[in-house]
Amino acid sequence: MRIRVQATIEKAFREAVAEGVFPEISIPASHQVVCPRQEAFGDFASNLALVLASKARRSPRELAACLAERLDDDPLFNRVEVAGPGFLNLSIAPIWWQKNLYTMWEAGDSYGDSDVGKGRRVQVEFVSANPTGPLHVGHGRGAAVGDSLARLLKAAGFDVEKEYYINDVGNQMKTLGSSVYLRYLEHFGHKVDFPREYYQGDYIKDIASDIASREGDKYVDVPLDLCLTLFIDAAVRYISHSIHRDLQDFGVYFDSWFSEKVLHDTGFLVKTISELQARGYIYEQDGALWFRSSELGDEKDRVVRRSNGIFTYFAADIAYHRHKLERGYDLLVDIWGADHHGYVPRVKAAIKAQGYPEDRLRVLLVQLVNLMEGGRPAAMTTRGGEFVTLREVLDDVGRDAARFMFLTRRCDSHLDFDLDLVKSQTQENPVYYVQYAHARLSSVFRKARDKGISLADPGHIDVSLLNTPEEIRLLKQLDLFPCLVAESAIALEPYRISYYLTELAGQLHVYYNRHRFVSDDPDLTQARLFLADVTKRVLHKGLGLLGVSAPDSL
RNA sequence: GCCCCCGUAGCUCAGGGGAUAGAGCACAGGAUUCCUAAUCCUGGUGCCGCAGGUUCGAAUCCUGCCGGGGGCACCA
Repeated sequence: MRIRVQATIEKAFREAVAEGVFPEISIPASHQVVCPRQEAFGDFASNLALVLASKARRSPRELAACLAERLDDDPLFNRVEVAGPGFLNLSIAPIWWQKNLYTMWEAGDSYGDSDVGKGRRVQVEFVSANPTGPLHVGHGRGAAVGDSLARLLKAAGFDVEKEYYINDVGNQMKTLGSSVYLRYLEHFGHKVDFPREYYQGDYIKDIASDIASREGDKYVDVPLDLCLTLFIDAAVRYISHSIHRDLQDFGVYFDSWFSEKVLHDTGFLVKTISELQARGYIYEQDGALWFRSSELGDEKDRVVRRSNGIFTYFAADIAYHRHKLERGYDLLVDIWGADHHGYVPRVKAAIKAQGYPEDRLRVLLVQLVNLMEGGRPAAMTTRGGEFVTLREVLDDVGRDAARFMFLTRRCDSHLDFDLDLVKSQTQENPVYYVQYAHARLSSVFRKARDKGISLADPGHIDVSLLNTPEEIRLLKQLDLFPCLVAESAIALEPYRISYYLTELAGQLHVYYNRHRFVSDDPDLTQARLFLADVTKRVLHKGLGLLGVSAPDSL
């Protein structure tokens, strides 16, 4: 509707120019049609007169008055006013909102979908937690954001793939294997000195006793360097399995799992680095290989191969991103923890060095979750041993509440996740507010069916009966949905959906308390059930974009 | 020291050039013969961190400062 209003205003302006009423000036990009904060200002407000005033050398109010006169006759509007410094405030005639319901209904389950993505291929890479421990709450936030974003992009007409990058190479793997080995020795009664920098969590002991029960004590007398690989493999297998299970229970699925090890084993990493070297982006100094990232926007050059001959994690990342680029995506989205922000310029440098525009990659930094327990921050490091896992949160509050919670904030703001609050007051959680709205509407239809009433063919429904302020407000909110989905997708901001849904649910609750859907008036009942049907569908669709269920009863 | 994010109501946060800055929570009171009271209604709060600048207009953009968080390895 907003787009239609904007087009109508701009058409009126061009006509006025053609008739010589206004001097010949083009409409600036700063022309905006917005929904004003206050209802008294109408449904839409245009700043066209304000942004034209200086060029037209006329007062904004005078320009606005001229435009208002022309728009007044348009049947789309029932009120056009000049207000404040020169705003054009416009009220849509109710019939347009009401008739809109047919369009929404016809769109069915695809209402909200659009083709702004034009089928462009997008890859969203997220979670990508190292297989050295269970997923914690912070990973949960990344998982919720990434998965919801993928759903949004899909609805907006992008061709989306989700990928998980597994860092299964490097020192951390040695540390992991060694940690398990020591716990294995402990299992058989050996006294060991367990270093502080090793993985402290109890899951290490679980893996060790798992190996012990399967293989017995045959590795007790084998030196670590001879059996390290075995311990690493067992640990990675065990942990990966638990990560898969956690994500599955969280409702998050990936199209592909990409192993860093593959980049090393296939020689792709070496090939990538040597090609960069041939093109002058890599040089040798102090026995190490350096990437000239400082010439590509990073603050300094970065080591890709240490003087001991081992490639850095960053080298693998260069190769990984090249691999992604060569797979032909139009856009790469990486979702990282905000503690990796210093990494953005060097990865962008790697993108540029390989001849791609840097905006081919967009990095979403998800701020860490401040986990609160008993009014105190709770520790959350994998090595510290004391951390709250995603599993624990899932068991405590459930998938829906957890996902919604993670998506109620912009991802670059810190999120306080108060375990006590979430555990003890689950009914205060906003997710139930939205789900309840959906359940209430389901209940309305159950009740109607009990009375032998079913929704008639829309062609026989008189939508003009939907004329209370609450109904018009609902119709307006429903109208916003497709635009919101498209804009949130392009901005990569899934949290906007949760705000919208809370607002829509609120309007439904207000309406529900003031009016009855099912009444003695058959025509009115039909019209209201029609509204209920579309509202229910938008709630369902919106919750689906967040990966949250829409129950028929609570 | 340098870089990134944040600073808005008692708390958690929306709003990110536009008119009188909003919501939830918390607090107090009220609403159900009738579609689910996990709901609704009523009640009041703000130097929008500070100081400059940009302009018709700044919570919003720019600069500096203050405060909080995070990051600055030949670690991963």
